[in-house]
Amino acid sequence: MTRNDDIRVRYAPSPTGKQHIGGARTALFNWAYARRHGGKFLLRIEDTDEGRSTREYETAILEGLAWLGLDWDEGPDIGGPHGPYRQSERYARYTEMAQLLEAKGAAYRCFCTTERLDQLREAQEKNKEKPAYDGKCRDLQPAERATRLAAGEPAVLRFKVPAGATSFTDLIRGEVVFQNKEVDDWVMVRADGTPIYNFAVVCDDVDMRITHVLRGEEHLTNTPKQILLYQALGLAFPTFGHLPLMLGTDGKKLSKRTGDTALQDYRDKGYPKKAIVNFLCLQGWALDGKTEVFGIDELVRNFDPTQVSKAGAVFDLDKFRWLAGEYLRKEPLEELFEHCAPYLVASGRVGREELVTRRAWLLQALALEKDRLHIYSELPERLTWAFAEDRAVVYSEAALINVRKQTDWKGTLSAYLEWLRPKLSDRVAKDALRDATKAWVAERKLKMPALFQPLRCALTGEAGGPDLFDSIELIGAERALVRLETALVRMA
RNA sequence: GGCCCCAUCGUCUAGCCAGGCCUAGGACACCAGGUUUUCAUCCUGGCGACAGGGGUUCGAAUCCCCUUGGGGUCACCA
Repeated sequence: MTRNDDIRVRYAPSPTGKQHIGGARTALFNWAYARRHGGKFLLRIEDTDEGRSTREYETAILEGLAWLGLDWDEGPDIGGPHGPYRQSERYARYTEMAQLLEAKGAAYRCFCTTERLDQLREAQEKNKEKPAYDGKCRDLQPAERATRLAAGEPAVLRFKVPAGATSFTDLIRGEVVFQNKEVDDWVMVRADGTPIYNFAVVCDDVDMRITHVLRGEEHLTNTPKQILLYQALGLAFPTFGHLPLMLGTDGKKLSKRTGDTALQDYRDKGYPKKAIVNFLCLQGWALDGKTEVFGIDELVRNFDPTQVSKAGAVFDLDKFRWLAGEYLRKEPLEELFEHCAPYLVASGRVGREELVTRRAWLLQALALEKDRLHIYSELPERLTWAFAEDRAVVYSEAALINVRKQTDWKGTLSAYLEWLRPKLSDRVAKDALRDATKAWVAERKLKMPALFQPLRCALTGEAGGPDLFDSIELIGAERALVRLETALVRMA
């Protein structure tokens, strides 16, 4: 592992909503980069949109990242040498920087009203011109500017984009060049004195000594604006790396239209966290091209931003579900039970106190279904048969079809029931019963399905499921007998 | 529409930067077998891609150009 104490990266979420799954990947990659090189990973809250930012979202975002297994060296909750780490607490600093830039002539006051700007944009769109600020206030005479300011006329601060071109070497994309004339004289500070994103970001990245900026590709066009600002300040800009977007099945930026977009959504659905981390790693990055299942430690040992894919990655729920199953099945039973328990309660099939009083039974049930689970929330549904009313087991169509395939299934089942009844009363052990049953079938020169299909349907109503003797053991001899007896008249 | 980015199986990707080892590898999904009392797991096999066209070169998935296609972005949001 190479060590570079100077590396400082950050993840800067905006607390205007739940943690986006794509942002979680950005955070993960930044974190891994810092950890791999012994650098620092920091968190900064970008809450300059006061109308939409809330402290609740901020707390939830931090909690979500921590849950994933990330930790940070500096942040709003723990502070650090370059704080505060909440933009809303850094306004004095932005004002200072704004004044500096204005004094340098790198920025200017603009008195244009929202109405004029709207009209301008409308006209430009009508004439099929690119919508951009026309520079009306760019060369205002100092005297006029001072007069209007003194009169209290509202004014924003715009960045004065110089002529020329701006280029940088993106860690992922290589050389990227923008002609400055394509860059608008963008607003840095609102009329009310609060900073705009592109301005605040640069101030903070400068103050926080950020060396590498790994962020989503949607920020690519912000980069020249930010670089120009560093240059106006006479500072070197950090290394940028723009991660490929995470796409929905429609090929567009992941949105609620095509699926869940929040980290919390997947957490709520019961995806194992290690599976989430692993899956996120696979979106745009590969360990070695062959290994699909690997942990966060492998990411840290191997993550290299220059190896990240350039093309967007479609979020493949099928693969995610498969990966979830891989991790779920690796969990020790007790641990898995803790993870599934909330869903059992939520389903209404198990009372909160039963989690304790019937723990042994529930654990046994979980053990039976474990192989069929992918995510925690699937357990209640999978256990429908075990919770069923014994006289009203619901027979699925698939199970019934399997039953009808067997000639004289009713005769077989009723004969088997008579044979079975005393053995259940005598509490014959599960394994012995299984062996004896197979012998019973063989003696009658029947195929196994001739008995097992009707038996399965009668006992569980389903076409698939755990071993039948394990199932009988779970629900108990008495309940099993009731199910078999009623099946003789109900199953058809 | 302007600008920017991108382009290998349906999907995630390896290979590309340092051309030959690529009759393009792995994984998910799908299909077919095997195992099983069934389902799931597991095992085996199959299907399936270098967007198109020009170059450069002895040789191109790999380098260059064009076309086409897709995406992102164009706020006193972040």
